[in-house]
Amino acid sequence: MSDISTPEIGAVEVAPVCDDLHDPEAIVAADVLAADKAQQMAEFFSLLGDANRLRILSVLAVQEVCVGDLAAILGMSESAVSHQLRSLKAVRLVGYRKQGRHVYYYLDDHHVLELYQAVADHLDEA
Amino acid sequence: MSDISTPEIGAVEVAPVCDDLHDPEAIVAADVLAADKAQQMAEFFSLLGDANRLRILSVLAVQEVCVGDLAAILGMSESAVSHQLRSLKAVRLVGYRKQGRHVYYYLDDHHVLELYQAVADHLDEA
DNA sequence: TTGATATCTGAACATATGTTCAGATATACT
DNA sequence: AGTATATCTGAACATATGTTCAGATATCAA
Repeated sequence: MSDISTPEIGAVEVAPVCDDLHDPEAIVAADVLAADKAQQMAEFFSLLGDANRLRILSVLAVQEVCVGDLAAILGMSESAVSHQLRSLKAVRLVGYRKQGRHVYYYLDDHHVLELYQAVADHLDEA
Repeated sequence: MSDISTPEIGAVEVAPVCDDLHDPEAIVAADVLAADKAQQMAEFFSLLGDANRLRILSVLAVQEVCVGDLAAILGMSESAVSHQLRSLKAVRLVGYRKQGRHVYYYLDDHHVLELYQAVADHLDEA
């Protein structure tokens, strides 16, 4: 994690290992996902990388539900649900609406349903 | 994690908290993502939930590359790259081809590029 | 065969993650 | 006011994860 500032150039000069067998890495290096963008994307994917969060989203995809009901439906503790909702809220995947002592959460980014469905289908194929 | 066998029914009977305010959870419960399917999907998303793995995929999306070159391009140790490639290989996201002492890895599941691009675009919007 | 190169492997380590628990906050009801 | 309900919060805990390190394996070259 020391000198990734210009990984493309550095990498090519330091280790031209397979140059005689294949195209120089320079061609590939230009297209390497930038470290910071990679980190952002990874954090997003990681958010979908938990079974309980996915199940929460699957419920909210149908209709808005309050915390207690979510916990009951999913068989999770209310605290665990609350913690996960906070993560989902932080990246605007869900939103909430207060009504009395209840807090109703809803799916705020329907874009994720495409990813959700794509992976669901993908796993059904194989 | 004790009685999730029939979470839909159980949940509804145990905690009919918001019934007077909203539709019974039964409506939603029928659509809840099954725990095992959720776990499968979560494991898949988790695989994309690491910056270095995403960067590896971004390179292999362009052309096949051997382990040492990947390490050089990404500024990772060869061991770390090898470990990650094993994970990616386990779910058939990448494949490999041996040539002499080199092992060339290639993207085996071009389906993921759609997810990759979708999230990349999604982050650019916001 | 000997030595160098390329990759893999598993244990050890540090960090990240998700849940539980106890308690805080906020709202509703009487 | 006091009590119950609904949700949130942060510390503690156990587990998962990714990297490093040392060494094993395999192939090539001399």
